[in-house]
Amino acid sequence: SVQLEMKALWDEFNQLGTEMIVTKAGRRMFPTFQVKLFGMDPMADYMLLMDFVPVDDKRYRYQPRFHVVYVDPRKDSEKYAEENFKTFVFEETRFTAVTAYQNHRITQLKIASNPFAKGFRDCDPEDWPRNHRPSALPLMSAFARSRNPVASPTQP
Amino acid sequence: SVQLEMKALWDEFNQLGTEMIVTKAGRRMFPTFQVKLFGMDPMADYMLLMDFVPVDDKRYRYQPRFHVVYVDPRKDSEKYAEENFKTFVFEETRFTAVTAYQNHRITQLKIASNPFAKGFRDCDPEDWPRNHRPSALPLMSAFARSRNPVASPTQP
DNA sequence: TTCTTGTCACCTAGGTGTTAATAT
DNA sequence: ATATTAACACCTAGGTGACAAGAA
Repeated sequence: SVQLEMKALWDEFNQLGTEMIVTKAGRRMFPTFQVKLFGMDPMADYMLLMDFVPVDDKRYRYQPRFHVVYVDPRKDSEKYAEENFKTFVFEETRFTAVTAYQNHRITQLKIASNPFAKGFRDCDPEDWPRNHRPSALPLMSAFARSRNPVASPTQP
Repeated sequence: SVQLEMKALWDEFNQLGTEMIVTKAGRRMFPTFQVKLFGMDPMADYMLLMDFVPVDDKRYRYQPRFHVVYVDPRKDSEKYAEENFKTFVFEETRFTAVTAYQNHRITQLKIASNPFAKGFRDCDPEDWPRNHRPSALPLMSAFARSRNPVASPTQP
């Protein structure tokens, strides 16, 4: 099973209609798509893949997907291709690709929650986070820094 | 075969007796140990390892080593362990581990050649590099940025 | 109009030697 | 004495949205 990190933040963006800036040179997503995996075989090899599929027939509305492929050691592994992978879709991570923000509330939420946009905040440092759990952002930073994140138990 | 990157800079440090600062939290080396590999089998798997061995019976004088291990697909690969790896030692990369620099000329060469120490340079920007090939440092930066450096022919 | 691009000030994040304080 | 540590100013490197200019 796979658990989405920063789900509360993704939910908050998704309620407003998440937008992601796209540029010619490429640009990071925010929030970042990060997950924890559970129930892996410590002795097995896996391949982790991501892709983006259209949400509907409108343009520029990509749904991220996450794929876990078990590397089957058997010689006739091609036969089991269909059962050796699992796809996970978190609908709260869907977004519209834009070259400039369309919804001002999205802009404000990005500024409020992305540390790199701190320069555009106008509230007192103490005021923030308002509707966020205080530990959310430090946790995210720690997660981004750690190369081997420690899996903690999923909360029900 | 393996070719040491920034060999000219390593040589310059080695002539003075290279020193590397060690700290409790860990600290980067400078120059950085970077190599290009030649003659690999594109279809094979390899494991790349580094270790540090004492240069002599004096303390704190580590010689870096670089190991290339061919991942033998045969089931009895243990039998061929001795012939499936190659060790490369570049003597110009040996150094003394210190908690504070002992040789002031080493300090000055670090300041002159490490971009992160630019704040301690006292010469005109135009004066530098003095005894360095002009292209050396930009090349190093580009090398550090590139995740798949393009192998260029070894010059004799 | 509408969409896209490039530049900018303002940040985060972290790699330098210096220096003064503290161990040993 | 000598060796080590911690705080610091000064950098590199690069991720933000704002804004003005340009393209479609």
